[in-house]
Amino acid sequence: MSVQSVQRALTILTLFSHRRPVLGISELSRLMDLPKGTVHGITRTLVDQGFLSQDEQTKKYRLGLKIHELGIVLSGTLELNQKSAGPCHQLSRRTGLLSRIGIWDGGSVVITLNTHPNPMPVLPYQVGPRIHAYCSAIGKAILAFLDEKTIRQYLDRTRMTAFTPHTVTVKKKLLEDLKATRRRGYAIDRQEAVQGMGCMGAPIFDHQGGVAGALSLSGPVNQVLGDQTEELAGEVLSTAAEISRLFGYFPAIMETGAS
Amino acid sequence: MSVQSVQRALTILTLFSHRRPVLGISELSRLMDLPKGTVHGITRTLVDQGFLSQDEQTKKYRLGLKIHELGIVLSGTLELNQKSAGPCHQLSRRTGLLSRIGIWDGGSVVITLNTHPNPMPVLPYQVGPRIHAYCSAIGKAILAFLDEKTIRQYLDRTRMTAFTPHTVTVKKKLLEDLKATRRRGYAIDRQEAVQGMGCMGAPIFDHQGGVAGALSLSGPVNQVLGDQTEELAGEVLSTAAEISRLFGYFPAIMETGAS
DNA sequence: AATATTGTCTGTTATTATCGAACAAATAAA
DNA sequence: TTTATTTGTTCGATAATAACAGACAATATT
Repeated sequence: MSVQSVQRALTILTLFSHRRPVLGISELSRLMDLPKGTVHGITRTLVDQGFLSQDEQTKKYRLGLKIHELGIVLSGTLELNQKSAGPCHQLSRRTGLLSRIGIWDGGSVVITLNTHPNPMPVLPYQVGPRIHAYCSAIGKAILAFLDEKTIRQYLDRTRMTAFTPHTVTVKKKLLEDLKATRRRGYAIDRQEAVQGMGCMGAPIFDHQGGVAGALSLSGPVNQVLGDQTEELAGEVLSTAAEISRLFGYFPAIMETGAS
Repeated sequence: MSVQSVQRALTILTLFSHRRPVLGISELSRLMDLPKGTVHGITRTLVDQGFLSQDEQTKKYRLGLKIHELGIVLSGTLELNQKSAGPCHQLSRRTGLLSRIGIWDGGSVVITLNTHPNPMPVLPYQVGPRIHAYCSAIGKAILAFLDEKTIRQYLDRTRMTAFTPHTVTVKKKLLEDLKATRRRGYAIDRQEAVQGMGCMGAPIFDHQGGVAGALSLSGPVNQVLGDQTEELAGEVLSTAAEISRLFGYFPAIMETGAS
């Protein structure tokens, strides 16, 4: 079935995180529950190919530049990113707010693109790659338009913890929120993830009408969800629709004549 | 020594490029010169762990989001990026030009950060991750301050091809350029990589005085290398020095008294 | 100075991944 | 449509391969 050593190698890579950027052999062998010799062989191969780099002095390991390269290849070839780049930028320029694109992947959201209204000293992605679906506009915008089975699965498997006093942690309330999201066409995040930050997010559909991802606009709460909420919502919705159109999605108008 | 299957798995990953974002099993087995069964086992493992994703319809493979995640972990934890982000941004805002940070890695340069003066519809990295050292300001800025042995190795192993009429393809001329770079403290790229684009780059040193990377400023030739060249050079040099200082590098003033 | 922990290496064993052929499904050609 | 080719996938036998444990020196800690 699955190749053991490769599996182990990949697991080793995923042990490196923002919180734990450098790891030594002993630490790895402890985490993996494998003999040092075994881990060393794999690690060596990863270093040889540039997926890990080893500090010459401390002998410890960190992620290698090859990963950086591949990451760029990926984000550059992501269809969603390619189609969203232009519209997303214009949106953030018109509104003066931060706009982002996220994609659904196995129970959470991965941010794949963000554009800044003002020049900022930013690393490619600011907030971190993976965010929770239940407390983000992007997440809720996607979730709301997934099939019911997937939503149920998500609710069953997710433990909702609060990040701010405003975070919704009750499943029933989330379901209501999703319903409201479907009704109005876009999702709202009222300081649910970050204190003081408000977001609105709209889904992006592919040519089959499936959810390809979502677009969000975020900034200070009073600025995003204040007087001009409706204007902004319109902007977000039309931009998302514009991107959906690039995917070949043209919502068919079913209602004809009557009423 | 090296674990074969892991090596193969990593090679498979690197076969995916901007030019070839999707690959099938047969294609892979041809490229790897391995039986389909073998490749399939490895590919499956890569998919299971999220390093590849498989299109449900075409059954073909592309890079998975796990790689995106790891790429972000890496660039976020790169010491050079962390230290450069602020100064780099301010530089690009003051000058209105694009500024980038690059790092030396096995004979070429990897761009790890770039900041835009104006909001632009950009993917995280615009120019592509790896660039040649001999025809870029960043590359020459780094190269010039590496030890002689490494420079010689680089020259021996590199075939210099021309990208524009201005590209230097003669090794002797490159050596002279590096000498001039050392003398003036920064490197110049006069449309050597891209027609119409000019760059200047200055090295960044770590606490031991080794080259940690380089900073570059680029834009239209006449704008970068025109009247205000000297001003800009000063900006670039002082910004690079500022970052070096964050690394704990304080160039000691050796000349005392006499002459 | 003494102890503990680190990363690395070696050879032997049997686990493990490779191989090649056969499979059905999908695509391309006739 | 039918034929032919290509696709991704499965399977089981063989032998090559990677795992293992212990020993090593070097570094870090006490």
